[in-house]
Amino acid sequence: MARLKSRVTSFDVAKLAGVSQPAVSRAFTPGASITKEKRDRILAAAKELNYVPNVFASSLSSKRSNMVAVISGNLNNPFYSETLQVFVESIQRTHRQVLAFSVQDGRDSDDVMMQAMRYPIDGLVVTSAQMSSELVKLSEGLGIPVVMFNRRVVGSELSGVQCDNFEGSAVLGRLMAAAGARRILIVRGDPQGSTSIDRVQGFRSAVDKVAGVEIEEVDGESSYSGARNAMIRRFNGPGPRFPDAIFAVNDIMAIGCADALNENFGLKIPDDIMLAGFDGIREGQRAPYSLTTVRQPVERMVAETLELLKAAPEDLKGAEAQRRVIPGDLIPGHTVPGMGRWAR
Amino acid sequence: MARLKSRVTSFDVAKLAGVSQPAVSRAFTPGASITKEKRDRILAAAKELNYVPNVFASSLSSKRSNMVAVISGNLNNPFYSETLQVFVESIQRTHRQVLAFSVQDGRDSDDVMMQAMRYPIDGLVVTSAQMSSELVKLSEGLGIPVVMFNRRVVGSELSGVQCDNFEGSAVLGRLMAAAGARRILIVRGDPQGSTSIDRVQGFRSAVDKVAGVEIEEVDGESSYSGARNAMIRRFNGPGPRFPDAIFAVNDIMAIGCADALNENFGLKIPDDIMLAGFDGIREGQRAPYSLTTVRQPVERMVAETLELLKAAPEDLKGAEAQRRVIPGDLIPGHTVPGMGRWAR
DNA sequence: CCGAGCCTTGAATTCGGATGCAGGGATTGC
DNA sequence: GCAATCCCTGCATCCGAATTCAAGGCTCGG
Repeated sequence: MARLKSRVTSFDVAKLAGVSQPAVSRAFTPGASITKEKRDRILAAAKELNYVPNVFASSLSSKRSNMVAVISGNLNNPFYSETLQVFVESIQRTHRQVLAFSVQDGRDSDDVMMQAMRYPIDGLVVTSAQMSSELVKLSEGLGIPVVMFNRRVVGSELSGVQCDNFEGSAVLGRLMAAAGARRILIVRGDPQGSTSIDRVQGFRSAVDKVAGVEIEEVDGESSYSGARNAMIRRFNGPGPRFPDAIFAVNDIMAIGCADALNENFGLKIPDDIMLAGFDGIREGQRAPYSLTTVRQPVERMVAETLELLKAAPEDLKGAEAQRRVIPGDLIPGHTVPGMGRWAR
Repeated sequence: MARLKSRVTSFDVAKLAGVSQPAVSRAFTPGASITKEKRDRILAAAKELNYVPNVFASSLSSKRSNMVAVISGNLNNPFYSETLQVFVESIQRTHRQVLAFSVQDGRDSDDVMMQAMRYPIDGLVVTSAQMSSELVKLSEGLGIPVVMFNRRVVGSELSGVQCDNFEGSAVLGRLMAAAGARRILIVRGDPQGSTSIDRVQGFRSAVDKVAGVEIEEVDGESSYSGARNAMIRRFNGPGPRFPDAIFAVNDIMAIGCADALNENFGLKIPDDIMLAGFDGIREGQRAPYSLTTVRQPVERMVAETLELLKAAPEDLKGAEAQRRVIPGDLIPGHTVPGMGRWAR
């Protein structure tokens, strides 16, 4: 473990500038009462000594940290990296810092969250994983506001922002059914994750009503390669009845499916088989895929998340947890034929 | 600004457990001298009170922060998000935390770095942007080790880890020339960035020797859309002499080129025009592209970066800055014909 | 049975700024 | 011209845990 060299302190600056230590503190505090002349002198001295206020020390006494922890899923899923980018930009813009953590989808994450809570953070955003009720209690005890991002919240204590996964998937289901899909393969993500569950249910709710529809589910492990391999296993199988439509519960899996179908089985999308995803990642919109999907309005979701984080910690106990469900945007794409007409 | 609720402190725990505050501190310090019995009692009390040690306070007195700041480029470039993922995983594995920052390629980043330096971080990794000499001085003064990742370092003070951009690009240049490329279009990234500069120079150094080669450069703005638009402008232009090969200095731009060429101009790669990129991002390796490129060995580069960070801060002044240049791996792909034979 | 040595323990102090408070100077009002 | 007011300023203290140090309890050897 690195041991930090002792830094230049506000006392050093104070001595050089011929003032007291509190004066230095005030010089760096916008709006503090200090004359411009003295402030300038102090800032000059600070610059000369390469003085930088120590955030840890100031947080300690001011009880303000300006750090937000973001627990994110694997950044190799572009949805998470796009989301993290938006979080980092937004948080940076308000002069706060991001403490970043990553957990694998569905992996045990209590450990990571414990790490995060040791910091006097202004808030905790969880974009992946669930929180155990123990951790929820802990966060309350510490007065750290938590917002679940893109996760349905189980208990009643936590706030959350999510896309309307159920309805978005239902739209896709209707679309595919109307386009003639009858043997549909659903590619699941994390079987425990609420996102995958909701999307599967939403989709099924729409197509279940349609006569003659058969549904089959496989596990795509939430990843490109997982979905790709699932396709290879499925289409190499003996089954005479191959699906005529695939719904992958996220775009990165849909892309994995598309590549496998094209490359390994020479299937054309949407002529031989139709395909839809969910998320609206950039990659899926590009020319080779032009994926039919539902876009999660990430910018808006992030903005609302940060809004919820502002819930004053002292009110935490009493405050009702807030849930915001934001509708997704259907992106027609080209992977389901005859798009647009049947949506809704 | 959130004002943190006053937390349960080690004193509270001490009182409940009937011990002194230092005892609580010791109970949470592995290897501290305390009897197992007493430690257990303290941990039980801590759990009962939902006590979590305050990292800021402990960092302040121990002068150890266990935080590493990572300044990353725009995460919408998969190279940066893949890299950040590796950094986060590696750093988390050693029980340290990542303070994440993002800056746009080529954007002014001094401000962001100043933010980072206010934390008593164990180290600073810069994967994007340059550091002004002023900041270098500051980091030295603060005793914060800095490692430039994938950036050529200008002065002599900073350590850095980078891929051999020059030689990697030269390999690609030779390859393309040998495959018959004569009118080559280079798609630049950030014109100020050392990465782009080195790659362009490396590539030119290889093809300049070949008789009859013409080279043209355009700006791709380091992004998918920048490169895509550059293609559209170029190929919509009146020029009768269109290039027969394109070298994009990074993969995300190569992908942008590929999409534009295919979709907007119906050009087949590599039959009508050949294409190469640099970085080796996952996306480029997938079926629709199968991009010929040079892969940056990110895992290894990250490992070496973290190694360099360990350079004891107190030695910083005296220590020689270290440079590590790591060869990239040629990935043959399918976007340059007749691959493999001419490499090297 | 006594002293050397080791481990545990708590009191006091430290880390580096922020802040409550009271004193002093300058400004304003009458 | 004098008092009331306001604004700076520095002193003392606080934030919460880590660490130094000296004292006390124990073990072990002779």
